[in-house]
Amino acid sequence: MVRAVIDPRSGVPLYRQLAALLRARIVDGTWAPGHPLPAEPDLAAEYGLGKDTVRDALSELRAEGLIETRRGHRTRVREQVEPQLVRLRRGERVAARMPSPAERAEYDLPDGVPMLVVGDQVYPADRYVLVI
Amino acid sequence: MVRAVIDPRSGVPLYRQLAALLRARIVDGTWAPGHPLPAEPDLAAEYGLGKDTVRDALSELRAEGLIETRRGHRTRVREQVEPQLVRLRRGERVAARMPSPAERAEYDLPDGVPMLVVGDQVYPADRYVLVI
DNA sequence: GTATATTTGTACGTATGTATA
DNA sequence: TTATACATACGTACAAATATA
Repeated sequence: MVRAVIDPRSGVPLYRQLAALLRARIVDGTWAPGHPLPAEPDLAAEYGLGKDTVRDALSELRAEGLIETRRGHRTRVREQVEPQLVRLRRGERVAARMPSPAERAEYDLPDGVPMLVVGDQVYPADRYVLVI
Repeated sequence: MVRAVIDPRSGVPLYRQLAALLRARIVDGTWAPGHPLPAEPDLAAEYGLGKDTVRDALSELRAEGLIETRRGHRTRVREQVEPQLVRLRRGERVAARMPSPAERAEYDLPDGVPMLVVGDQVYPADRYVLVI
């Protein structure tokens, strides 16, 4: 019996169904950080989907910060780095937002990485944690 | 003399050039929060671009948290809400990351809104600021 | 209240470019 | 050099949600 992992009649967009399948393998550890995902044409062939549908699924995972895609490279599960601690002082306020293009270039940030904002200072959230 | 705002020979992807044009109008206040952007077909016609190129540009601005798109509605500059203050306690650590699909559904979050993480607690960054 | 038009979303296709292996 | 992989950019068609006449 073939298990239909992607169901066109479910009402859920195909790219979201594919994203859910891939996300599950990342969050449950089947694909550890650094592990390569199947190439886009392979995913399209395996699930009988068009190229754009596969790319939409990967785009969603990239925006969630789960994967990293680079031209010429295989798509991989994003690696985690040991966060650097930054001590906060009394009265300071902490916000978070997505980086501007200038900040993304300055810190070489992939998609899906927010910035921690403390006053005038900004810290890429993939490498900093604030402590009181 | 016509000023060529989008230059196919510049080497910069067309969708990024369009995103930069639209972003400039948002960050300089020409288009205030809540202001509608031109409809996608209008942007395509105005700049002589294909539909996908326009959508790629809007997707980038959406991921930055600058705009909000909804089917059937006009795309608009994202509204800001007065942030609610949450007081931190000594020893607590603050991180930020993108929300999971479950968190996005729970808080009805648009694209481009990170989560502030304090221990087991999570706070949508578009409506919370942490204070020491 | 219904029908129509508008608007964004989904899904497919093709071709070519750029970076890397 | 050649092949592989992701990126950009064009096209089409239809679906779904909303706004308008």
